[in-house]
Amino acid sequence: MSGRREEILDAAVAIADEHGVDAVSMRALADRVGVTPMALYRHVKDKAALLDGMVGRLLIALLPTDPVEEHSWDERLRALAHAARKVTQQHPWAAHLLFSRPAVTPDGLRAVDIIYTALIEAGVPEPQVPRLERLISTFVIGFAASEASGRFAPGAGDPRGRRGRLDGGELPGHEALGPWLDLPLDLTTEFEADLADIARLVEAVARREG
Amino acid sequence: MSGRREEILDAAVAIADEHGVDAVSMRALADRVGVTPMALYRHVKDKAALLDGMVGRLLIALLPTDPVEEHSWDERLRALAHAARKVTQQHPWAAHLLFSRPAVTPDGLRAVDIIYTALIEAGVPEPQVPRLERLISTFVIGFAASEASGRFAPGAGDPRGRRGRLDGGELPGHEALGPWLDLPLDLTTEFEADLADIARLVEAVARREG
DNA sequence: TCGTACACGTCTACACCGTATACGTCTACA
DNA sequence: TGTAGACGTATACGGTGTAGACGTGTACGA
Repeated sequence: MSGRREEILDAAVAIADEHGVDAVSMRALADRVGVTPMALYRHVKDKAALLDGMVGRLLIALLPTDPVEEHSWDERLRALAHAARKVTQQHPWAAHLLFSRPAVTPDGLRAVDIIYTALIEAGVPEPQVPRLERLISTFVIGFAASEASGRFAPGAGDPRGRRGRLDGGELPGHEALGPWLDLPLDLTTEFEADLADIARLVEAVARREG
Repeated sequence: MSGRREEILDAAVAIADEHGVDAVSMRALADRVGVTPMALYRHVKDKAALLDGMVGRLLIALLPTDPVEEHSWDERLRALAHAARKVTQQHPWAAHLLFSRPAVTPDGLRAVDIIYTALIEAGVPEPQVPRLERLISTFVIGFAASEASGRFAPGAGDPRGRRGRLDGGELPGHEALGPWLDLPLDLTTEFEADLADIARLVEAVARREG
């Protein structure tokens, strides 16, 4: 009822945004809220629940603000996907938590429902809808998490460095692709292309027996 | 050179398998190896590097054992995907680490190369290959991580519970799907269906301008 | 008006964590 | 024989999450 819990969660989110999620300790959070560490336990079961709650606060941003009916199903899907990516860009620490904490909050459920209705409208046979929802959300969260945690980062996966280290015919694929691996990658347009491909995948499923 | 480091990493993996990754502390690991905690630092830079090394040990299992040439590109892709899922089923704690620790180890690179060559063979235009590699690996790792950390688990996302809690027209998608949401889900066949859809996606890209 | 719940916060304490620093010891090789 | 390096130990510091016992205010029914 009281907004005290939300106040605490938002303070925790602020700490994570400013100093990384590792800086969110019960002591640091208590300091920020102006209270003793143990006082936090009145509002949050334990540290794991605190992290859950923090993610929950972010899920609010996933939901569309304008009425849904005005857009086509693939526009709604794209909007949701971009909203998810935006959240993890603004709160990179949250990306991998999205995997462990399923969408059980009301806001999370509403996001899932957006995908369900979009897929139904696209003509996907109903038995296939839950599977495709999982496929799509898995990819979107995975992309966001990869981006946020540096799996795509040039520094980490730098192609130049990669091929330098080991290849003497050992990595024929890398060798064949040569220059294409050195291109700087624009993750926004890549994300767009991926979403377009997935939309086509949805249409193909709908066509198969729709 | 010495196998001491591998011995330590394997001990750490064993602890994680038995008691969860949180149980892998420098002290517990040292105990297991029969040594003082600080001795570990001769073989491992710090705890983060220890986790990296543990993941590295697991990546070995991703590579195919039998010669590659005998299988078609989509069979090779499927084999790799299944190997990845198997690893995270046997070592659930490792799933989300795959996102943060990019494939910079030799074994990781070889796995990426398998995808590259498969896509080239499928007829994907070369500029598109790296993008599709990321799309595929992102989905596969995402699926594995979701499964391993319970995002798909009935307990957490139980549809019955979900719909019970909030819907009064609030979740039209859930309502429309009704019974389909109550089906027990077989993640193995779902994974198969997903991979088949993605293979079709690859073929579509190859067809577009191949 | 009093009594009593109850929400909220504090204080103290414990067991555990990663790791910096300094010190031994054993082996190999010039 | 001396010396360098690999390997392990001992001690210590500052941090962590949280259990348990204890206060304090405010609201409400008798």
